[in-house]
Amino acid sequence: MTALLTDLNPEQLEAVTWSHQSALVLAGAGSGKTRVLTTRIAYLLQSGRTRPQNILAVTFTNKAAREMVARIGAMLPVNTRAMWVGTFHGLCHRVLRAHHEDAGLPQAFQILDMADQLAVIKRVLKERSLDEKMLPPRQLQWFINNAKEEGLRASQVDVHGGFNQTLAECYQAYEIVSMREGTVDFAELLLRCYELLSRNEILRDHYRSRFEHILVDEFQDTNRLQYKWIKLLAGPGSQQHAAIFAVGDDDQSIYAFRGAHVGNMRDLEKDFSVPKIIRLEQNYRSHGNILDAANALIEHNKGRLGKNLWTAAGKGEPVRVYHAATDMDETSFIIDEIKALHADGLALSDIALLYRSNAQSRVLEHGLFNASVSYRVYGGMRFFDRQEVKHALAYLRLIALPDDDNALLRIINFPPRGIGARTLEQLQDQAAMLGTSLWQAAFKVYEGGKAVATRNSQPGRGIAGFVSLVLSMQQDGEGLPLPEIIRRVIDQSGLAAHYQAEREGGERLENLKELINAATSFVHESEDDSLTAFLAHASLEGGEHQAEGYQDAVQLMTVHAAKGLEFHSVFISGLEEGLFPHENSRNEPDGLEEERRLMYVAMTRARQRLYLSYAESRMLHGQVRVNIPSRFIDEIPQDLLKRLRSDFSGRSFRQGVSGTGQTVASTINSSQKGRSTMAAAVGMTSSGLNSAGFHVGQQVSHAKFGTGIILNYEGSGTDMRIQVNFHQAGTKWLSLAYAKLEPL
DNA sequence: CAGATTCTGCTTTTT
DNA sequence: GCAGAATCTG
Repeated sequence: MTALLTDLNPEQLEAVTWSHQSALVLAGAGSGKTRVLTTRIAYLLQSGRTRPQNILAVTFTNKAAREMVARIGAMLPVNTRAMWVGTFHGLCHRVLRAHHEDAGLPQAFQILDMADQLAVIKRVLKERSLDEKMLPPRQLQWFINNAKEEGLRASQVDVHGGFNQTLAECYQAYEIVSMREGTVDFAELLLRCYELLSRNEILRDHYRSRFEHILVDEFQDTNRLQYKWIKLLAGPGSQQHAAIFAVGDDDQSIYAFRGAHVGNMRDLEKDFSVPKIIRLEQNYRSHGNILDAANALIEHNKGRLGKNLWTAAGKGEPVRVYHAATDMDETSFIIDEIKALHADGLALSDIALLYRSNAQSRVLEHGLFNASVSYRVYGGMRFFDRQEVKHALAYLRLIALPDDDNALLRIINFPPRGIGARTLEQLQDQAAMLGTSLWQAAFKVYEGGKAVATRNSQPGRGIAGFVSLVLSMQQDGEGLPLPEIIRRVIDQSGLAAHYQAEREGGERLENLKELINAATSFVHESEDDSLTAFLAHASLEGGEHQAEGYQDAVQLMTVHAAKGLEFHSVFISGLEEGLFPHENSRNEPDGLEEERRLMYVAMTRARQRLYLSYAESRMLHGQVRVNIPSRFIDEIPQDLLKRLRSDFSGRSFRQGVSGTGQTVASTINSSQKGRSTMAAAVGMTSSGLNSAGFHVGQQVSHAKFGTGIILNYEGSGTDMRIQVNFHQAGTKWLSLAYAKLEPL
């Protein structure tokens, strides 16, 4: 016991040994959050306060769940299998599988990922002949998921105004389709489970008496439905109620755009009568200057629960700020610094290159590639999202549940077997008339075809060919081990032959083989080795980017993807108004504050060295854009910063980079040559507006909108319009003839 | 019906 | 600048 608790600081110890009912732990970045969570569980078990089967621990990612189990297992010789540790979705799925009948679902119900869901939505819109221009499928998807995350069914959505009416009707239609096809989207997993438990008292009591302790990781990221779900399971105020142990950080809430509700922290305090918030403020990761800078930045947000990170380590190096002429200039600066750091013995994998949006990675990748610096980009296409893998999975889904129209539509004509738009339309009409799934309708065609040999009855082609293919797959697979089923499906479907014939098909074939391997390891590791279980695994846990063998490489990722990670040196690039903070955040309530939290998360990833950089002009969407530095740089106390700048303007502000010393500065100098041409190119762009007395990149002021910077122009003479990025009012197009603009 | 070509429109994302 | 969708041609 004592061994478990040594080395904890007083606040961590208080959290781990908390003896009141429920607890809310405000855990700052790098404050040992995961350690507290896992040690808490180990403490509860070792002291005999509870047993593994009475513990429920919820996370957001499978990775976090696995890590938690592994760490507890390393601390205690305990049966971790008896604990319920998983993601919200994984746990809800588990409940729904166990009680699918009570939940009104078929035994082999299938899970739709975001892409699958979008495909269903597009079908619903088409069926209702709604123009995709009038009602973008993504908007309807957003509407449905939002409603579900608020716990609302189509009939419960507050409808005011005609447009909402249409959306609600489509939501209703989508629900009917999902029911008929036996499919469940991500939000539905949660809502279904919530409804099941609130309606079914016996089940609810069963789970309530089972789980004595419910621990929640990343609590600031929970949405309203997830909170309601926790509350329902915990049952505060009821006879048997669980103790909640929630760990989170309101300053690191960066997922409001997908429904996360930070207000849940305050609600938890109230609903579970939490006597006080435990604050973990000692940071074990970063040096003082980095923390001071991050603290100062986040101070600009209102309504925080409040917290100030501190460290026992020294101040360390200043935060470096690089002012670049162009995105190319920014890139070469970053690469030079990386090379210097690496030359000084730092592993490339301990360097992170962060950006606000994925589009920014291209220039960086290009530069790194040309400089032969190995790098790894996070967040690309995931294995189970690959076209060929999805195709194979679609065949497998039809074996498990042929009524899944979505799966059927994906592969009814892939590889091509002569079923075109025309035939498909007829089939869809048929299905609509009979009120059945497409599979049922196709089966009728097949039966009819058997009786009367029809024209398009070449073996293996047409509807009949497709139906007999799926039927034989269903029959042949009976009783075979899962990897063998998959191997046969890839072969018999014609996918293997199709990709074999394709020039670029080699990699796809490899991925299909990899799918068989994935099934083989799944069968070894999972208790349930059924096809249905594997398909659920592919939807819920297949998203993880597998570690493609360790190699020393610079880590490239978005700021969102960097959450929870740490590196010796961190570069945050593209710190420009419009990019970071992103211009779209202006229209959203509290959008700017979320951007600031994002910046806070980015900064607190760095242990020893932090670089911030911005460029005066950058290529975006195939157009050169001129930007002003991000306000976030101004929000950091200037004495914590060390300003660096390239010599593009003829003035050299650089006096060499301190810290690791000479190498860095000299590398910069040698690579700066040849960049002045770039600066000249920008200058030429700027001359474009000279006839009107203004130029791109110039600071101007407007009576109503305040000050800003000229981004772009179009037209000429009296028709000339110019685009100005105003510091306060955002980006606007103004007619030069009417707008009274003053040069600054 | 299938492959080739033009057109459009762009945050962040795990489950 | 690039990917996915819509549209065109053999």
